[in-house]
Amino acid sequence: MRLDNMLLAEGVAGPEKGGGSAAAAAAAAASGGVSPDNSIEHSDYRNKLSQIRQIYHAELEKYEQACNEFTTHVMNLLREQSRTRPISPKEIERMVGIIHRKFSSIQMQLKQSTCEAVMILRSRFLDARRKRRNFSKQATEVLNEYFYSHLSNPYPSEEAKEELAKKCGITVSQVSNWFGNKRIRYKKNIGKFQEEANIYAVKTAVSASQGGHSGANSPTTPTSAGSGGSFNLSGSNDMFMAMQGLNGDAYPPSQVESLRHTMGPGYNDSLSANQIYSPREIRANGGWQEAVTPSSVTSPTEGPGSVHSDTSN
DNA sequence: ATCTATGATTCGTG
DNA sequence: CACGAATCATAGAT
Repeated sequence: MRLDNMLLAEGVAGPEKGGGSAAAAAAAAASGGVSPDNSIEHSDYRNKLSQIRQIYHAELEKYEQACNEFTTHVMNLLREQSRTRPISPKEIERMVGIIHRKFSSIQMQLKQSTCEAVMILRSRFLDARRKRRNFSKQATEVLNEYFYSHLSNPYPSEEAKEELAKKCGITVSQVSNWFGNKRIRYKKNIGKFQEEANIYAVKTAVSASQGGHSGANSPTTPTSAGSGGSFNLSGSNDMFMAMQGLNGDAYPPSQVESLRHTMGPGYNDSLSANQIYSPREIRANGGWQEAVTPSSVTSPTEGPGSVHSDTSN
């Protein structure tokens, strides 16, 4: 009977269509704890679920039919026998009972295997590691924005994480994961993130200064177009970074002000930089990446990571 | 098919 | 328990 309930809850049993998916979603949310954002994944999930349901119902019907057929068959036999010997209604009843029990036990098996299938399906879906989805562009943008505008101390507080999570439509632990990954990967290969850093630095600078007019003269210098003007992306950036690495509170986004006008073509920023400052943001620290030797300084032309790379699989 | 990017997990540390 | 580091496993690009 547990199985029945379970199947019902999963939307496998019960009425054909309709509330099933809702029930499934509710069940998933309830048991999973982590509710994976509903959208593409869920539609896929529902797809498979309905497949299972279809099979289940087909089988169920088949069994029922078989059961009926068998019952009538036995009844006929009994009727025939009743000509030669007396057969009490009790006996008939008993026979029917036995048949039904047999078939219901078969049905039980069907239910069980269906349950299993659903469980497997669900675990596959809930195992985020298996079905990893990249965050949306917007989410990444928000996260990067925060990261680069707090480059000197990219450790969002719990509140900040919550806020970011809400903005990005992901969970807090996903935000934590993201920052963990970002920090270490940034540190490992600063050069690789230069462009990104510039872009986001510029963005935040712009949004920070949006109240005040910006310089009227902006020859629209695209960041990607080499010289640009203020500084280029290859050489001096590393310097810039080196400085940051060497002396912790070096260049927070403030310096970015100067390059505000290097803003490229339309990078419209939909969400203003509504930063949440963590209460324990210490800006006295010597930098979270203290021991980092900026690879670019030692060997500007060499491949940045040179020694080891992450991909050791 | 291989390579890279990236989100998640695991493990050790303080 | 949060973090860094290493690693796993998949998505997306080539």
